[in-house]
Amino acid sequence: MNSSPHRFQFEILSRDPESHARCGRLWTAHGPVDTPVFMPVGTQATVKAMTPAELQEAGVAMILGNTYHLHVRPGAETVEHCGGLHGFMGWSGPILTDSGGFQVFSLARLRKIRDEGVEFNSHVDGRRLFIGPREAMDIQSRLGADVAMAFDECPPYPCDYEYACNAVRRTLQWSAVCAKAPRPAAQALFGIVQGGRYADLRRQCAAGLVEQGFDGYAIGGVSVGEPQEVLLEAVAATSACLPPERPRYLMGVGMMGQILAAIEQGVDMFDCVMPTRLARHGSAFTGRGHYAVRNAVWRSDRRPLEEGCGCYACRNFSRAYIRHLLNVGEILGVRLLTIHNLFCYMEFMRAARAAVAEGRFRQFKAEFDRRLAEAGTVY
RNA sequence: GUGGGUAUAGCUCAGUUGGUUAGAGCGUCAGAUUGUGGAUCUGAAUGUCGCGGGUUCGAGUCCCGUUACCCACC
Repeated sequence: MNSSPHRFQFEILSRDPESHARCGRLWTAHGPVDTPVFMPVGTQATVKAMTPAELQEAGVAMILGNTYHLHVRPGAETVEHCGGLHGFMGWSGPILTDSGGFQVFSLARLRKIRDEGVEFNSHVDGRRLFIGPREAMDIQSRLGADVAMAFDECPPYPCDYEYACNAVRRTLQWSAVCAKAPRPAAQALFGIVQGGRYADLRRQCAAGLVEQGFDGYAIGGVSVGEPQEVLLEAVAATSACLPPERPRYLMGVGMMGQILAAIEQGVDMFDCVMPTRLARHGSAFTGRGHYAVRNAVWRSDRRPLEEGCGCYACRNFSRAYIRHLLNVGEILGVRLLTIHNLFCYMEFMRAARAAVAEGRFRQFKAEFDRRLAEAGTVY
């Protein structure tokens, strides 16, 4: 299978007999990645508060970078000059870069959508910028990501049928341009399925992208404020239309329960700000949800953040100490919490992969849902 | 000992010539957070207004006494 190690490949290792869940391996220019995988978000060429060594110790295999943010600051030329994203940030593992479509629609103001791309004002200093499919591919080539994403239009929620239909049309046009654009030989390219909550648009968009031919396919346009039910329906409707031999990537998701529901539908890749952002906001994840570390009940608690956890923070520090650091605004508090949350997510994914490989995924998911349902205040 | 000042939520303090159910910030508690703005938002709980008496239709507010603390003086 691994005849040409510098070329992106996806290999399916095992399938769950009772669902669409599967275990696989992505072969990238910077090494293999076991799936289902969770990729922490490193928007601005850093997973906030973490060194690459700390990411590795937490079990992180692959991370995200962001075209939009790195284009605004410091610029793709600078990153390219400093060794590409890998050299620039000192991370030698695989990197996936988001195309910037999402940020153009979530951050930029006064944007103007044309068929060639999107003109918008920088959220940092207001200057006029433009990103279209060619620009997105050029930036991602310079960044040197292992996996690049096609430029897409991410509509808001809710959005009516006509709006979603237009977003699909434009996404397909832009994806076609991306597919033909020059890029490094070792760089994979994924297309992004849009279509809002309309199953027929999802099917149509997926079919169009498959015809164009991509290394993998992403489910986009979710985690934009829709109810969980709508999210899961979109995942089910889209995943079923995607070629089983290619990796499926659910963008921006999410909570552990949502991840399991998506794995069940055959999704292989995930990313979300949840573990890192909630860490900075003072929440610790556990196998049954998350809790506020700053709460006064933990003032004198000598237990680790999560009993039985093997992360650096839990092996060395008490809940009371980390709470203290957070309360006085010390940087270390956020760092330790981020280390723990990432470790927690990585362990969760490891357990999910094992469950799929051993053919007991449904049971694993049922146990998780039950634990979550009965979670009280005891962690 | 004398004179002056202060006392209101866990903390720091507002509180109008006496007038509805005494407020704010912080803290506490709960929630939100999804292809990252270390951001932000929402909601809740908490009062013997130091204590005792008086004046008044009505006192956190005015008067008397008292206690604690602070400052100055002796």
